Amino acid sequence: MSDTGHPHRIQLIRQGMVKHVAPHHWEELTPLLQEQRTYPSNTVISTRGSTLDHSLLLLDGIVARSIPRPDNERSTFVALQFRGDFVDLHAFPLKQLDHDVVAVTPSTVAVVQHDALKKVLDGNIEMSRTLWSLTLVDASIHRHWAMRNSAMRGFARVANFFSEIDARLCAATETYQDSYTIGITQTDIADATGMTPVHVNRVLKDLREDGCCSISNGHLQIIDRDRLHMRGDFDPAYLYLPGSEAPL
Amino acid sequence: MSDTGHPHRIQLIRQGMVKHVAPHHWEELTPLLQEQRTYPSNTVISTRGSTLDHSLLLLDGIVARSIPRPDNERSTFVALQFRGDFVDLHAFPLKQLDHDVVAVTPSTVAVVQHDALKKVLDGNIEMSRTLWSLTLVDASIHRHWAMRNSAMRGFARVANFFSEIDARLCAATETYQDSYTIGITQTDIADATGMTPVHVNRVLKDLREDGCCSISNGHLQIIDRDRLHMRGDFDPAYLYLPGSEAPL
DNA sequence: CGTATGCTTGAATCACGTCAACTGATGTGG
DNA sequence: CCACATCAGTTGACGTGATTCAAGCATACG
Repeated sequence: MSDTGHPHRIQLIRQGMVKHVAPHHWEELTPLLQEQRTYPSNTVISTRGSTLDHSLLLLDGIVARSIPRPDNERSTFVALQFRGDFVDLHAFPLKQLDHDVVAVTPSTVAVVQHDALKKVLDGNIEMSRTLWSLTLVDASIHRHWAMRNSAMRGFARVANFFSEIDARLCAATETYQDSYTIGITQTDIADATGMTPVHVNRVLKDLREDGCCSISNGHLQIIDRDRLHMRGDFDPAYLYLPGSEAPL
Repeated sequence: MSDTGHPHRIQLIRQGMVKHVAPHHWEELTPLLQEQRTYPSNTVISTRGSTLDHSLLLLDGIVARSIPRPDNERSTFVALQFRGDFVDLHAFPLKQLDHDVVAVTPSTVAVVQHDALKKVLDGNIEMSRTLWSLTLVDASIHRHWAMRNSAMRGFARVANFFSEIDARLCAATETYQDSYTIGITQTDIADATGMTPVHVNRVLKDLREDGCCSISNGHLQIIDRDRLHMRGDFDPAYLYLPGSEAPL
C-alpha cells in the first residue's frame, strides 16, 4: 500500500502552494519531512473519522478529498490537491478527519508528524500564521467548488473545473503548458463536478468540438485557454496563487 | 447602514461555536469587542475584493457568505452564519475577502479589530490554535455544502439543509426547539441550495406533506426531526458542534 | 484467452428550470 | 382614503438539461 523511502532521497520542491512559505521558514520545515510514501492510483490514504497524528506534503500525483454519498455506491470529491499542496494540514489543529483522502493518480507524499510540527510552530507565530493561511486557501477553494457545482451548468462547470486544474498545475510546475498528463478518468471528473460519467463524456465532447480543450487517456490538452476561461467564467483570484497580486 | 452602540451595552454570549473557546481564553477575547453594529436584512456587510482590518462576532441574526453568479442577476450562498459564529475570522490571516458578506435577516455583530487580536494571539499559541480550528470548522461545513449541492436531489438537499439549520440554531441557543423564527425567504433557500425559487417552493410543499417540517413567513417548524434527518441523510459530525464527541 | 475497466453513443425518462399568471401582504404618495 | 407599486409566495404549462438503462468497443491484465 505504501512505500517508505530513505530520508535523504526526498526531493523537496518549493513549488505550488508551499511557495507561500517564506524561504527562511521553509528551512525550518524541511527537516521535518523524514518519511516518503508512494500510493498507487485509487487507494485510500486516510479514512474519515480517523484521528491523524501527521499531515502530508504532496510531492507528486493528484489526491482527492472525498465524501461518500448516502447511497454509498460512489463518492463526491470536494477538493483536489496537486504537488506542492499540504494535504490534511487542517488535521493539525482539528485532528479528526471528516472526509476520506484518496490518491486519484499514483502519488508520492512526504510525512510531517504533528508533534514535530508543533515544536516548530510553538516558537514561531509567523510561520504558524502562514500555515493557517494555507488551510484558509483550501477553504476559499471549497467555497468556489460549492458555487461552481451549485450555480453553473454542465458545460461551464467542466470548463471552469479544467481552468482551475490548468492554473494550479501551472503554479505547481512553474511553467505554462499546453498539455498535462494528469491521468484522471471521466468518472473522477464526474465525482468532482457532481455529474454522471455519461454526461461528463458528452460535455467533454462539446468542449472538444468548441475548441476549448480535449482530454483523452488522462491527457489534458488546452487548445484555447482564453476561450476555456470565457466558457467557464474563470477568475483565478480565489486560488490565491503564489505570485498573484493578492498576497497571503 | 450600521448602528454603533456603546461598548458596555454589548451582550456577550458564549454560546454556539465560540463555546469552543475556553473560558480563560474567552476572558482575554471579550475586551476586544468594543463596537457593536446592527444591519437591516438584505444589506451587504463586506464586499469581496476588499481588504479587512477587522472580523465580526455574530450576536444575533443570520449572515450569509455570498458569491455573485456569472450572470450577476443573483448570487450563491456558500455558507450561513448564526449567533455565536465568528464571521470572517479567516480574514485575519488572509486579509483579502473572496466573497461578499450579507445580512440575510436583521443582524447584530460585535467588531474585533485585527491589530488588537494580533496582540492577544501573538502571546497565546493555544488560543491562536483554537481560532485556527474555528476557521477549519467553517471549511468542513464548506465541504459538506459542496457535497450536498453536488450529490443530493432537491428533496433530500433541502431536508439536509434544514437539518443543519436546526442543529446549529439549537447549538446557538442551547435549547432544543420545535420552531424557529429565522426570517429567510424561499429565494434565500434557493441561493443556498443551488435551486430555483420555484422549485424550492415545490420541495417545501413536499416536505410539509411528508410530515418533516413546514416553513411559512420565515418561521421554520420541525414537525418530525427524525424523519427530517432520515430524508436528508443527516449526520451532524461535520459541524463539530461544541459538546459533541468530536473535540477540537 | 476471458474478465475488468474506461470510453462512447442512443433512446427513454425525469428532475428541474423557465415563463407566466395570479394571489396576498406591505408600503408609499397624492 | 384609494391607487399604485413592490415583493414573497403559489401554481400551471412547457421546455430542457441531466440521469438512467443499455449496448458496443476498445485496451489492459492475470
